[in-house]
Amino acid sequence: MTVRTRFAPSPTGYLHIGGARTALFCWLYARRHDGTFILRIEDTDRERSTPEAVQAILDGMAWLELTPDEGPYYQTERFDRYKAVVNELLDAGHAYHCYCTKEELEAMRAEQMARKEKPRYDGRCRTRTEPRAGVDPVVRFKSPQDGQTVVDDQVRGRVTFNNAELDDLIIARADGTPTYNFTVVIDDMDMAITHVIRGDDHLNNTPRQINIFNALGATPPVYAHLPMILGPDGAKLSKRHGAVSVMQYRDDGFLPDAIVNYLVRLGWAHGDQEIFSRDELTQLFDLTDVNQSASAINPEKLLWLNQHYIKTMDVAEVAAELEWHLHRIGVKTAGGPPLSTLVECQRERAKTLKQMAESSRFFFEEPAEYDARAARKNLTAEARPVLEEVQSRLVALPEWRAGPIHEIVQAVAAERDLKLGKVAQPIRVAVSGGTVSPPIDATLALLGREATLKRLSRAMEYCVAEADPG
RNA sequence: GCUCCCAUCGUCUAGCGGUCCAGGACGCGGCCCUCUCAAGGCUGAAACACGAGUUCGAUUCUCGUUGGGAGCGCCA
Repeated sequence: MTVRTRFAPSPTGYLHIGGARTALFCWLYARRHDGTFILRIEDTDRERSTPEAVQAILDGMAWLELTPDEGPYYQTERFDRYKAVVNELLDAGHAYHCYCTKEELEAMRAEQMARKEKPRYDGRCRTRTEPRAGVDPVVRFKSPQDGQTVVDDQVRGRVTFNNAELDDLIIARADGTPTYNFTVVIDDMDMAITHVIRGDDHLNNTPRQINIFNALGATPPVYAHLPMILGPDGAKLSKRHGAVSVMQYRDDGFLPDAIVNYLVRLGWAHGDQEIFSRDELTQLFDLTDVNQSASAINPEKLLWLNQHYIKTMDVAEVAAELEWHLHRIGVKTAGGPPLSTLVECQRERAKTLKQMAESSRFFFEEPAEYDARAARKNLTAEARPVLEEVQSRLVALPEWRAGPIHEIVQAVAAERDLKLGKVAQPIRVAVSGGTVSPPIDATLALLGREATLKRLSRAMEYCVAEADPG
């Protein structure tokens, strides 16, 4: 039997980090077993589902390269099928019409709470034979009242529920539309899902779903419930700290491979290994290695992983990403240094592509002004003759390459009995506007002779102005 | 309130009765390297929630306590 997994989000918002992790595990499990990964959009709640949210989910999955093999299927396109099964259940006596009003149900719950009982429907309409005037009935599933239902969960182990805890859930609303716990079962059955991998929050729904499978004479799939992902502070994920769209991570300069690698290590481990390629993951991933406790997001570790991928990925690929980010912050890359060379210089000093783009801006645009502290410290009267000397030698340099440039900087320092920093830092501030850049020889080589000489001149003028203000 | 789940360094985790005075990673401290910032190398501090069992022996098994979380909708 071939493995079939599904990711079944409801399109009420963007794809957040928790959903992405669920999708990733479903995808990995399918890949690992040469199975099929299915995307199903659970949009039965027409009030809250939006086409924008569907698109956001599709975009997020595409960015992370979690491509479904089938789907997306939409539950709203399957209403006829659900209706037919509701009728089957009704005919077979596994479901019944319930004429209780919302007020009635509320009162029932309130009473039960007052008695410190678990609120649940008491089944009073099971025996009702006559319709009640003026009330559109819902359809309830006749849940077994005694015995136990066992969920043999792949990550949780055997979890046993007393059927007495389960009440008769509504499977079709008064307007005839089906509800979640019912549509999930029909879809998982029709789509021949073999493994349901989903968030922990569904564990309590599982026995109900199994009972519906049983009533339908179908075999339930294997279940695996994943632990929750918490915010960095250990509290539930919320918009304030991390329940952001995965697309936000792209905008912030993260690489999809870094996100995937980070996410897979939340709740899953393979010995001491931290870095996994996608190929490795599809070879190694297994449900038995998924752990059972919730885990908090650690932004520092994500940053570290992101930098790791920036440092080790193919230069051309990183360059393409960098270009996207440069354009995004308004930098025109035409006429600037080659992006791949730039990446080689910058990749060890950027945790995100966004940072890299920002710290690379000066290669494309002359800095509007110097960083005040950097200029005060480095563009001094003493620095002026040094810059002058460097410039005159650079003008005469036959080959504009890092090696010869390095020799000049070193020679000037040696001749004037200065530490290298006393020469390199003023140059750095002159060309970059600040105190941080790749090694000075590489920086100048990349920047080009024309821009370098121009910026050195400007800096020398600045030195004079500062030395003799007014 | 009821039902279910969870519990190793600050965080992510390894550990599947002796190999553990508990290993790795991020972060943090120190040292080295160094033209800046990084990267890199070396190194340090840092955890088995608590209490009973079971056992010759528990981080590992059982029960309880405490602490977290989820569910209990005509939401999904």
